[in-house]
Amino acid sequence: MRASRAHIVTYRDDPADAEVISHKLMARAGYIYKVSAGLYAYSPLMWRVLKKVQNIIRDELDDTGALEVQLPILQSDDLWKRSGRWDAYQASGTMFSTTDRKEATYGLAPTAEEVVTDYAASSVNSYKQLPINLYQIHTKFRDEIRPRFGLLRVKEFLMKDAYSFDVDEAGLDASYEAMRVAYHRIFERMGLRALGVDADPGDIGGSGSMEFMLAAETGEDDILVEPGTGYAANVEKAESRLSPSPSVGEAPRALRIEDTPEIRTVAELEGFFPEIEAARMVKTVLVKAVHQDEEVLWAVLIRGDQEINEVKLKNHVGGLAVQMLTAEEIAKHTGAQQGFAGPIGLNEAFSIVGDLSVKGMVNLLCGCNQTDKHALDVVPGRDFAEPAYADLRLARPGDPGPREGRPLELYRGIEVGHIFKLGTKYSAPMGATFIGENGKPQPFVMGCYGIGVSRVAASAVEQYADDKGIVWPVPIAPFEAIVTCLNPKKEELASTSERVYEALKSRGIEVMLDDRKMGPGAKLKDAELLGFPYAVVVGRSWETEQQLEVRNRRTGESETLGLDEAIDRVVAAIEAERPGLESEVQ
RNA sequence: CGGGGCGUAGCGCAGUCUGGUAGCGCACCUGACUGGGGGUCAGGUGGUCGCAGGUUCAAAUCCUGCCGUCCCGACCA
Repeated sequence: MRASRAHIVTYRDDPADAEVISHKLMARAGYIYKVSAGLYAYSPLMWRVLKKVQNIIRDELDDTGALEVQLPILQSDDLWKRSGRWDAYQASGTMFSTTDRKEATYGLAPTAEEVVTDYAASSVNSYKQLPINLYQIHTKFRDEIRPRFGLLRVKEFLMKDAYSFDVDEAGLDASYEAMRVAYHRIFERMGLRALGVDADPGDIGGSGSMEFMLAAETGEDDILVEPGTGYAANVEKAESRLSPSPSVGEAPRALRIEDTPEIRTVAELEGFFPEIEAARMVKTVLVKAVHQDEEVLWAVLIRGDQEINEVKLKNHVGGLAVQMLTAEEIAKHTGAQQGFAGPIGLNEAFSIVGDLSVKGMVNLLCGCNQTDKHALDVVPGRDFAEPAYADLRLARPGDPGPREGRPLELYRGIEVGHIFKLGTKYSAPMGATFIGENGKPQPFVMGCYGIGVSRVAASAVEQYADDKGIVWPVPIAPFEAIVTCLNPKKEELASTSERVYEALKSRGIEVMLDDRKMGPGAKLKDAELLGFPYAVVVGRSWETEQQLEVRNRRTGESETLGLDEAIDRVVAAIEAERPGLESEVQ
């Protein structure tokens, strides 16, 4: 490919709306063009990158026996109502929907569990056809609250989604494990550093899931890692050990109610009662679980020095969404102002759940639903009915880890893949069954497995870019090398560039020839901005001493070599890096 | 959904406060020179100033509404 014909358009300035490095560089280098918020056009070079990402995914999935299909994006609402997911996705607003001329309603697929389950139900009749894993690489749609960060969070994106169908849990475990291994191979082959972490399945549902994260400063997910133990989890899911409250095991004292004028928060209470530390207090958080046709009130008890994990809470109380009560609602339901709620004398409309951090506490301080008063030396089970307990606590960096108690470390990551054990969450309600060995119909035991193709490309930029521009790993670079002719007007340089270019092509290298009639500085800047892993520079050193310069974009190193040696060097380096960088990275 | 910023040429911006002929840099086109870090000179193309209404002799500029876009907020008992 000649650069003069490759539709290369680069800019000197960052776009005004870009925040993160991948967005700035991909826009400056002309890889992406924003059509409107959260919607991008991919340039020819960008599409080459995306095809390479796709092909690595295809290759590895095909190796596991998975089968590629193509499913409709436009999906009728009644299919989604059969799984029960229509209401959840409409409630959270994440699904685009539209109607046809007959007023029938359709959604634009954010994922395809319903469609693929429907297909499997009709085409798989016998256990003898199982297991099967169907995947596609296709456009997905999500009505993001705030599209941002270039390709990292958009309304329309490329995603690989795979769905496994097994006869039983053991089969699912095997399918899931095969995908887990394939995912690690996929990211390794792309030359990316990915970490598998325990995760919450979110709206997709199911019994277990693992996210694949690319470490990057701009990641939107917090990951907690217990060093040396192999424990890594999304903060939404992470667990930690907790030292017991100092009150555990004390002899109960008599309940008393004290005036605490205008003292509402734990911090204020610590100031007001200097002898009582936060670990002796209990916060009462009032929320409502929003269900389709009702709202359920919950009071959540947690130790004063701890915080609630909203994802764990939502999983516990159920419903489409969990919302904090407003000050008005608190006053209405508890009879007291905000800041004084507590389990004592609480309106019976509230269901009460306690975090495990509260279990065993005695002589604790909490609210008692009277404005400007708090209760002290409260004993659960004596002063209010002992609630059910659950793990609702947010694990924090520095907390002792769950495996060996080593302090948890915080990392930021970009979620590029997610695998789920769905079980029969979709197949059972949708009536998707096969005839088992016993001759009776039974629901598929399913798993699903996603990779954000366009997000992977942007994440790769995040992970490797430097102040000069993009640095593509060889396996997903749009071209593996560029031959830069610094002065195409000079016949000697032009013809030498052609020779190098043709030689590299014939050796199987994907190479671009920069034959553009621009100044040498601009060409060198462009090559760096665009991120080609290797550059062969043909310029003055060739004229004076028949030497070419070979540059490594990632290390910045350059070597001056004769023509044949330069070609051999580039070919050898690229062939060494094609399988991915993992041997060098970790 | 709430709060705030911004919409002027393909991109980045000034001009708006204080109304009076639409500007700068980059990019692009033509030519010449230049050719190892976005080079120089000369000439040129390109804008219903987001949209709609209003005030005025006169609106990019003032007023009203709408739209778009970006940022912040949605851990607190």
